[in-house]
Amino acid sequence: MTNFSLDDFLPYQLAVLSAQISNEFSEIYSENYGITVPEWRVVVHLYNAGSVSVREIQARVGMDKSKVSRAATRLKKSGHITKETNADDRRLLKLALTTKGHALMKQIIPLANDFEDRLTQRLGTNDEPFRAMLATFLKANI
Amino acid sequence: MTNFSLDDFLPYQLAVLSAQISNEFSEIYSENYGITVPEWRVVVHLYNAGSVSVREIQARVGMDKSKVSRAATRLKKSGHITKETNADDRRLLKLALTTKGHALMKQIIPLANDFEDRLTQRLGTNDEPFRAMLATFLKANI
DNA sequence: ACTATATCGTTGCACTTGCAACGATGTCAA
DNA sequence: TTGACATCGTTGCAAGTGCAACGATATAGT
Repeated sequence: MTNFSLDDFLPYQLAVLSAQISNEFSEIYSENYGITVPEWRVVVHLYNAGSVSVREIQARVGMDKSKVSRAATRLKKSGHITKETNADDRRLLKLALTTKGHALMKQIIPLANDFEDRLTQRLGTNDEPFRAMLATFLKANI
Repeated sequence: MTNFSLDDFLPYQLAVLSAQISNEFSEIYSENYGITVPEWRVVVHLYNAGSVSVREIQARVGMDKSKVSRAATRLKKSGHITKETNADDRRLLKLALTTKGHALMKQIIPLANDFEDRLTQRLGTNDEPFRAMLATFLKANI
């Protein structure tokens, strides 16, 4: 078979859509708060999980550990997180939000929820099946 | 509102899923044929559209023109495409597949179709609504 | 205790990326 | 024709990326 339509190719569609939505949302926080996508992910996870290691974030939000490490370095420099070594296992770090980091989240999270709501609206009645499908795909780990 | 779950955040879900699927497929052709994702997109479009400009590809497959330009440079070096200047408008290029490029596509396209079929199988009965949703989202241009 | 092996976070490296600036070319109005 | 402006593809640059290698630390078997 030598016919092929890129437009109907699922990997392509997903890549385009994902980039589109991701860019749209990241503009909101990058322009207003000067953080990048990896930094956003780290900081969100710290907000939910408290004090965790680099490894934990890597596993949890699907980023290479070097990516996490560099995001953490930037976030420390900007005063949003702290880095301590874990006394129980001195190979591990303990990353945690500072007061400033926490305040940042209090500002961004409502924006994220708003954004999510707008997407839900756009999906309309198809919202639930669409998300269900996404979840299955993600859990199946392809 | 200060509650937030990254796992249920659509931009995040899409980014993870898209990266996962894209990597899985790109392994197939990068390992076997040594081309990258941008190169794959360029070459697919040339296969469908014949002789086109950089600008056309940029608009059509959603890549920055510098990305297209560099992909085209690599593809020319590897002998998969030719670059001529358009006589009617000498600002434009005419990119086109060589015989070698065409042969490459004849090999990869069946792999792409197989991959697509496997994804469809995974989606099962939800395939149609899922794709319909994707299409709406994409056409809405968010 | 000692050695081999594993894991953690960082860093060097080569490569890609987006963006802005550029030269070249085209368009259009005066 | 000339001059102002737009568009095309390329390139310089700073920043980000994945990957492999590294030192430091922990674990397990002997």
